[in-house]
Amino acid sequence: MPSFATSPGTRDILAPDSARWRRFQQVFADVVETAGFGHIIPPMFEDLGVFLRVGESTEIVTKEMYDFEDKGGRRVALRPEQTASVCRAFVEHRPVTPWKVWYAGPNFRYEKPQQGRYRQFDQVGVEVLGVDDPQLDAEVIALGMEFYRRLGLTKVRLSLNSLGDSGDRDRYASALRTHFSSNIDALSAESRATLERNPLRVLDSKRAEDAQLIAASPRMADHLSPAAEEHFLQVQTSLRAAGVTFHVDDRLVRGLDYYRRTTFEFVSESLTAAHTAIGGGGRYDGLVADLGGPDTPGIGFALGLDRTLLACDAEGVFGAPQSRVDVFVVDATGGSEAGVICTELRTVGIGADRAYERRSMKAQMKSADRSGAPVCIIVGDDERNANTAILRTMEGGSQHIVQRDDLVAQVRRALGR
RNA sequence: GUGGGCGUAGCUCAGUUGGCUAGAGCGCCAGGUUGUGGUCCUGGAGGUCGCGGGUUCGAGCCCCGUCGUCCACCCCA
Repeated sequence: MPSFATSPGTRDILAPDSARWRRFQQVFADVVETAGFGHIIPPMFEDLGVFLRVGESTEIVTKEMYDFEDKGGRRVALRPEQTASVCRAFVEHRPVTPWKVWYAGPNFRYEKPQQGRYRQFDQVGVEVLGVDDPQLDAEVIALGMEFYRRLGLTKVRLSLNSLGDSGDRDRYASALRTHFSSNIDALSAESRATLERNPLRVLDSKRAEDAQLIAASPRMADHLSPAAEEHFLQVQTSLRAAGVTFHVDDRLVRGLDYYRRTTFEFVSESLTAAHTAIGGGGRYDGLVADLGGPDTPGIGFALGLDRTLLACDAEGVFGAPQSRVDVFVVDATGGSEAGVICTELRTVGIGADRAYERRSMKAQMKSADRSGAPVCIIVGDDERNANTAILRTMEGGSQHIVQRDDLVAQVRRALGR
């Protein structure tokens, strides 16, 4: 029994999965940097106040924050998401707008772990600050869809909605409160609790007993100001122009309090578990101001790495790449030859590995086989004395003797380089 | 935070109504093959049966607690 294991909701990502993660982030970086986004690496913990702006009605803030007092008496928290950090960075550095950034990294929420939900979970995302153009909304959304396409995912649906500006949102919230309150008996106990915190989120209830009341509830579309409605329509127009298919879901309410106007969610149709939302985002026009900056519009999205990979598994795409060395060196003379040869090969960029502890040739050959190297080099006393080496092609098992001086060149040839 | 399933070898799992020294497959190590992997054969190492208590002549099995894990709810990515 090991004395220690990972804490609940955390885990080690081992090879080859770790290589898959790395590639995932690399593909994302390629997509968004091509679109002019710069990389930002915010700290993993910040002043607690930064994250309180995410929303006092959300459990992310009220119950799930990893917050603590540091040795200097500062109240800090591990970031539960990165949008607030990006906005704080914007206020701190005042970059020229539009400020387009992307990020990748872990976030922390104290939740009960389950499928696709961890206490430390990775997201990739983008944020754009300082632009109020609906064409940008469409471009950001299209970027997300393009990323999924690059992964090979085909069954990702885009849900779109507008929550209106903050006045609209507040009026809609009170209309919902009135609606649900006057039919409180028909509402599930859980949804009654949700109603207290945030009426919008009642629309998210998946409980069957709530379905009827939700269907009869007021529509967001009826509460949009003319300006917000115009913005929403232009977003849709731009999306169509970009060839992005979507469907308007006016029951789509996002979890965080700061969302205004455009909201969207990427839903995998290949996932059957509860967590079909593999990414989401929207506008958060008041957030920068909330953090003490100038009135600045913002929009962005975050994609869950685990869930997206789950969707990849379900669609059978973007598998874990197998990593292997090019050459495995078998040394029957004691091991020092293997050391020299490996160094020679690695110096010129050829991946090489070897065995240790003077293991038998048979054991070394097994290791060579396991390493996946297409080529192996064998050196015994005879070869060493004759200044030669054996070059063996693992698949098929043909081999021939080469001059020691010519070894690297011969390996290159065998590898087809 | 609520509810349910499951914790036996590195991994996947058997283990009967409680009853010999707790098993299999895969993996690992060694030998068969005194210089050669993948197939095959033989052997070996590896377990405080998650942990703590209880019931019993006797507990992997039953009871209580606890921790972990998985799933669902909640919440959300």
